[in-house]
Amino acid sequence: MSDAIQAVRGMNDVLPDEAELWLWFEGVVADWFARYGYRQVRTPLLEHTGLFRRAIGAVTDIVEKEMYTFTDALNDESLTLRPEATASTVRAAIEHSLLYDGPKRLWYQGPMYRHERPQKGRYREFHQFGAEALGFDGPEVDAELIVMCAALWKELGLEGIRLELNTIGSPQERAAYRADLVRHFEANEAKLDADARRRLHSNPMRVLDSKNPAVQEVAATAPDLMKYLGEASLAHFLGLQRLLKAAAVPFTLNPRLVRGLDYYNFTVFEWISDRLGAQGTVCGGGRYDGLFAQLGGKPASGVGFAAGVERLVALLRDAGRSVPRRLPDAYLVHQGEGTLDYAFALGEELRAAGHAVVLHAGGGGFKAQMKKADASGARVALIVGEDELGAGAVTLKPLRDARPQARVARAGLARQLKDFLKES
RNA sequence: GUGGCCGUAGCUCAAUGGUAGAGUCCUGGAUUGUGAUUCCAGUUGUUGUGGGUUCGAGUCCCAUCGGUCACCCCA
Repeated sequence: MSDAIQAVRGMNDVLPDEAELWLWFEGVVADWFARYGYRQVRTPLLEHTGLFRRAIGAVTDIVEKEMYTFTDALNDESLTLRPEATASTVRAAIEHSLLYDGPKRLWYQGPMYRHERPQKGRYREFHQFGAEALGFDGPEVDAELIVMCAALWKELGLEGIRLELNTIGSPQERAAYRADLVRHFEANEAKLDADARRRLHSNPMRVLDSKNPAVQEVAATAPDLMKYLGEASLAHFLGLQRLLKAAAVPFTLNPRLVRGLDYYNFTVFEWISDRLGAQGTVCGGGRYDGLFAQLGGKPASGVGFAAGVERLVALLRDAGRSVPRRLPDAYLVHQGEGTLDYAFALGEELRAAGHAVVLHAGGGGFKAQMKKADASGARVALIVGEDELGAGAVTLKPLRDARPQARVARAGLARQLKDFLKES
């Protein structure tokens, strides 16, 4: 064991028992997206480093210290494993002119990479699914994205996920606000911690959501962004709130909610569970109307969210959610000269007829094979010995009920098995 | 990246500085080709890894790797 290679830190293996839950979860998500008219895009895990620097922002934590960036030794290109998928989605939309005939609703799913210190709900390779509504200006898509999340939590049977909502205005409104905000923090600089001081000039709005009580005290008396919003921004925000109320989706306004990625404007929101410890944000998103232009495309608006699969799956498991495993219909036991070939062909016939059949492999006596048949969870054991081989038949032994075993002719076995399974 | 706690069989866990164990699982058996129950027998291991202290280390010390919790960050 000492020289066995381990998985890379912060990267997890999803083993069969848990993978079944993931598979079920992914099916629910795909179906849910389809019901809202979202279509899937699949973009590469690897992108040019510049994409994320331009989209997320060069002074954000993600870009500064969390990206898996390396130089491709074969051609000297700087490449990065995607830390999130909005940048890639917008890049693809620009590259393939996806909006040429109007706005688009898109979704994605897959692994993301951030080099952080692992802890529960935070891994270096983690999975997100997310939606991007591209080219829609009005608050109705903002509302749609939020309401559909609420519907998903309900469908998954998850409770206690609350919604926090804010607007961070347009870039112009934010610039005016930011100037006053910096003035306010500078006046109280003595009460700020080192982290807040560092951000004061690089990313002052992030100081607002500090967890440090002393910093929070200063943040509490900070200027109110709402007062800097113009008519259009306010109308958008109020329109969103009206639609959420109409849909009976409760929310809390959190004026200190900001996002860690630079491309957001107007609407920002987070879905938070208090059952996951410090990593409670299960889904986060917002509007990013400037991103297309920032990435060199024709200006277009965008709204989206990303949700963390590991965190949602953890909530599902905590809620005791398990999915029924598909067990084999039959386990093929074979012993004796020539029975393997017979059983092997029989298995293929039954699978072609739609049955789930496991052929015993790996040797072992008759008793051992019957034990495996039981452990497999199969409903019946199909026994092929030299007797059956000679008679062109198979013995069908029920494993889950008291019906007697019976010898049946090979021809028509698939139909008989089907009838047998139906009756129990 | 910073700090606290933890690391023993595939899994769940025992073992005062003095011979590493239990349950479960797995394998074989209880008369010829019949499972899940019961009974009997057997294998579980470089105590995460590498050093150190000691007559002697799973136990104490250091380093390292991994996990976990908080900070930070975010989904």
